[in-house]
Amino acid sequence: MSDDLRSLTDLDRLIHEPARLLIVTILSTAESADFLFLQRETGLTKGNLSAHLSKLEEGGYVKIEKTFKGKLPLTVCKLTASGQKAFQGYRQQMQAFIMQTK
Amino acid sequence: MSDDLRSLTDLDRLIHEPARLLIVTILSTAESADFLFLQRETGLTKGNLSAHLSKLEEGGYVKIEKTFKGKLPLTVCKLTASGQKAFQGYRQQMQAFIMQTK
DNA sequence: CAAACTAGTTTGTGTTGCAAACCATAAAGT
DNA sequence: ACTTTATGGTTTGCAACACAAACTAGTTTG
Repeated sequence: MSDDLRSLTDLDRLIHEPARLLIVTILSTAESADFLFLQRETGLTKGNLSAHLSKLEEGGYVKIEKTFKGKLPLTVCKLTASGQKAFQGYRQQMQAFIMQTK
Repeated sequence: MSDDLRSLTDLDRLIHEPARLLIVTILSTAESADFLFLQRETGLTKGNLSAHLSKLEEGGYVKIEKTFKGKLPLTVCKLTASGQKAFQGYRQQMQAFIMQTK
């Protein structure tokens, strides 16, 4: 079997998880996004979104900055360089998979 | 945001799991494959392969037939119609994702 | 007949994804 | 003033999962 296919087993799980793939995809086009924006766009619960963002942050894929908008908390997220690279890598791996199957 | 992207969150987890995606991909081209062949091709441990095949069987994506080759057990697996359909659906969803991102 | 091999399955464990409950602050109602 | 209600999240509890190691049942080899 082709190595491209076998490489499926080492897909980056941090990105492969659908909820995070969605988050990262949005961030890849948005330059930066706040928590509530991400929640609306993804449809995730706050709890889930918070947990996934924390994982992405731990992995170094997302930078999270907590500030205030007026008097309310504001959490702003953006993809790091490493996050962008990981996303592109994932995308390419998936593209290879698509092209090798039928 | 586009519905195609948001639909990432309802990717079929049974197929999305990399080890199973690999198994299903192999089965989608192989008509039928025995346990040891799958193990060689996927590089999974026996335990893992066994567990993933059981899940695919429970989900109705794979039919498993246990027979003998001479005196040794022989486990033959094949994708069901439902499994093929699920695989195609997954592939199309991923293709849509690839095409919508950059 | 004992050791080693074959073809798997079951068990144990740490990790995860998810929703529900919670928390701190701020605005609104009475 | 003071008690709800809303805002913007985080923490907790739990079932499900992925994985490797241990086990099982039968077979061949020495």
